[in-house]
Amino acid sequence: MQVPKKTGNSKLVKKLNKEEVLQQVVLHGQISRADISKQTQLSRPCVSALVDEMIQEGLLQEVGMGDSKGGRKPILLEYNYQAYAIAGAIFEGSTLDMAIANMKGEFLARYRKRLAQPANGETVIEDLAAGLDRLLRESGIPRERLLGMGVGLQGVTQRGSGTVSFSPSTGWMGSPIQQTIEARLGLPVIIDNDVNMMTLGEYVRGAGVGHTNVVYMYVGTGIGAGIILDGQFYRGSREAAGEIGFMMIGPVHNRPNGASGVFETHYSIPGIQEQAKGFLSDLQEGSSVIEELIRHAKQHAEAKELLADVYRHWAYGMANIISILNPEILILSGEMVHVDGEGVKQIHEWLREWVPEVPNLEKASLGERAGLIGAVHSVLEAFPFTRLLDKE
Amino acid sequence: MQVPKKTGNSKLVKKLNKEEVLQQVVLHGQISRADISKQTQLSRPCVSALVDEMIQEGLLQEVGMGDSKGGRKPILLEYNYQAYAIAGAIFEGSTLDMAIANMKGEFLARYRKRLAQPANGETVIEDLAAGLDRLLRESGIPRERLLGMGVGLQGVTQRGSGTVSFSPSTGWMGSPIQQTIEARLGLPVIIDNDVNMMTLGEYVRGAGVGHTNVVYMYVGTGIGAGIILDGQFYRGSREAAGEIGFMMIGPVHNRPNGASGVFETHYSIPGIQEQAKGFLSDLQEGSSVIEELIRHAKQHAEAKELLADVYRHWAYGMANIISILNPEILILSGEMVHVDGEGVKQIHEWLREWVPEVPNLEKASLGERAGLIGAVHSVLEAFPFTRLLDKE
DNA sequence: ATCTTTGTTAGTAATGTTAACTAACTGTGT
DNA sequence: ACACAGTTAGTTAACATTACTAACAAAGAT
Repeated sequence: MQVPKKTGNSKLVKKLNKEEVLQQVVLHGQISRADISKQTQLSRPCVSALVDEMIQEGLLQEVGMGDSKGGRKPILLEYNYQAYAIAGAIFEGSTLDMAIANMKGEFLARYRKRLAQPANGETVIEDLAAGLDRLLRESGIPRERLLGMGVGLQGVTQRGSGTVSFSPSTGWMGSPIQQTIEARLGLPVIIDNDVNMMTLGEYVRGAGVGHTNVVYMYVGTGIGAGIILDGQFYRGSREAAGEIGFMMIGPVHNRPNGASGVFETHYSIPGIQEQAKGFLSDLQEGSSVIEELIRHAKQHAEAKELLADVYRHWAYGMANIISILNPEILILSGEMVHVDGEGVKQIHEWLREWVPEVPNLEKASLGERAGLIGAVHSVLEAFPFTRLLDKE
Repeated sequence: MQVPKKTGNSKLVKKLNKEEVLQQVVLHGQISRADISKQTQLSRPCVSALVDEMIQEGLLQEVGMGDSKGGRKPILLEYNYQAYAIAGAIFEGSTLDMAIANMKGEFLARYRKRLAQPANGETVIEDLAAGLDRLLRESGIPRERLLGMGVGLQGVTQRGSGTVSFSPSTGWMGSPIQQTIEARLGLPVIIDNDVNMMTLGEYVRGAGVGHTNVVYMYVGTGIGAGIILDGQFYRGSREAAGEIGFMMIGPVHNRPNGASGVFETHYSIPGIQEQAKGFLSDLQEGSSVIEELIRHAKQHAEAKELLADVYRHWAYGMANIISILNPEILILSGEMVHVDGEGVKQIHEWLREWVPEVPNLEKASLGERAGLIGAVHSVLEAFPFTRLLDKE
């Protein structure tokens, strides 16, 4: 058991302070040493020393003078977002979507590839490696400046141990795949469920910005949720938190598929399609079931009825989540983003009737980029900046 | 904004290390300086210094020699549970239940009083003060050694701001009552909901010991839950987490009382009584509705049916909680402790059918003492041991 | 008598603090 | 226009605190 050694001379505090300084810089964009000192309660000499080190490390830059407030002009500091880069990868269906980003999370290059089906675990790793090479070439980032890669995929993952227990789209099964990929790429790798990655993306750059209790509700092939409580991602005791597809919502006695939950069986997209079989038969590839259903509902009573039923049961799910977690914001994603204004209004009204503390109800704002942004940030989170030079 | 000053010479690390040392002592009961050093990765001289200070402070004691393992005998250290004391108070219905405890949470004296009804806020504070005086006298603890008092009550509390917005049993309404009581008693006071206090009690001394993700489900006059995730109490963005009485479980269109949720309306004890009106009329004060219902169910079909219905809907509630939070353990409390073995087995079977990760299902193990124990620990939590001597 | 284990002492390295300094600029009175 | 006081930014130097390593003393096992 390796406990991080608080070496007597305690690097621990230094690290904390360094992170705090960096945080101030990131927060303010541009700030002087003196202002950092005021904000952090650290003495000016101390801030100076820490800043100087971080300039040496390439994390900070002096970018000119600020305006005087009646004395010497301050030297403004800026976070050097270019110091390092991060890669992200998302498997969605049969496509692999990758990007390389700076430390602000801005994409520097992007790459997409259709994978051969059915997926073969080993080939997929090679695809990942090839994609990374290409991104590095395209962006001109040298490999040494890459901090790591975040990988999101549909299926069942155990982020803690780095294993993937079920994932048809990648062909990875059991065994700690994370280490295998790390070995192949020579990089730290973080593997997580795609919904979790999207949740993280929306939390740091999308609809969730500024909130500390966020639930990201996703309805697509399945129904799931990502949960951030008091600013921390909550995963549950066996990484099964947010499996809201198993809530007891809908016709309880009708659950043909043993692997799916009751809610998911009836109110995920396949479940809805099944219910709409009579009148919603011919769907083009890539079109939205909900959009189609809304269109039909304008003319056909049975479609209108089904749509209302779907909204109502989704709202039941939200009410349960809200009762238990009292989040500040509930982010609607997946096919839910196609619900029209009227639908959202209806759902909101129901919730106001049912529960005392209705959170903000907002649609996901990052679209398909959410997952990639989250994947990139999963690495940033794991590398709280100053840990960089701990390689000693 | 007062940020805890990491004085250059950093007391912060020292405090952390001191707490770690103390934790080792508490964990092992008796332990030597050398063993603490091995466990904590702190050097032996450092441990010695910290221990000596804590002996000065009265927090630790040397209690004799241990067995030699081939060398000098170790001097065993013990946590001095008597160093300070904590008071706890619980308002339940019209009775006030108080106790004074040592730092292990062991009760040293207890006191109960029936309050005049209807409760008058100011008189109740005097009752609290009188009770505390009596407990101090009885236990022989000098007032200076009292760290604080935890107060639990039925109603709506905002622990953050120390206000009570609705509480018939104490007559406290709005306004930050916590400060008022602190001024009257001359002690730090923590005010919280009774279910939260019971949750904390079971977490630290009852069924929840050893788990980090715990949900405490309470069915009584209302239905509520206390939630501990990753070892932290989770309260929600407006302290409304765990209001599971508002889940959409049961007959959705039948909610006569606007203030209660759907689940609570039908499946709390008053709700069940309402449903059982036909055959469960004459209940003595203090007897258990569930016990009576179980007795009736052995002979009468309608009682049997209702009981099964109650169990089933409680199980729905559990399934929803489990789907969202994936806790390690679900503690059943309130009237749920009267469910017999068969009932628990039935519920467990349902859950195994419905959700993938069924947690331990355990009845609350502390009985009516849970709330008081929790109240006492709420103070201990707020006083992480070594903060004691920070009064400088 | 030698080896082990526990606990302490002495000297050192790391970190951050305060006090005092230099640098650089604003504003005011003449 | 210009000197000078006042203000703000950043640095230097001396000091305090903390925990470390190395060496030693104490006490017991073999």
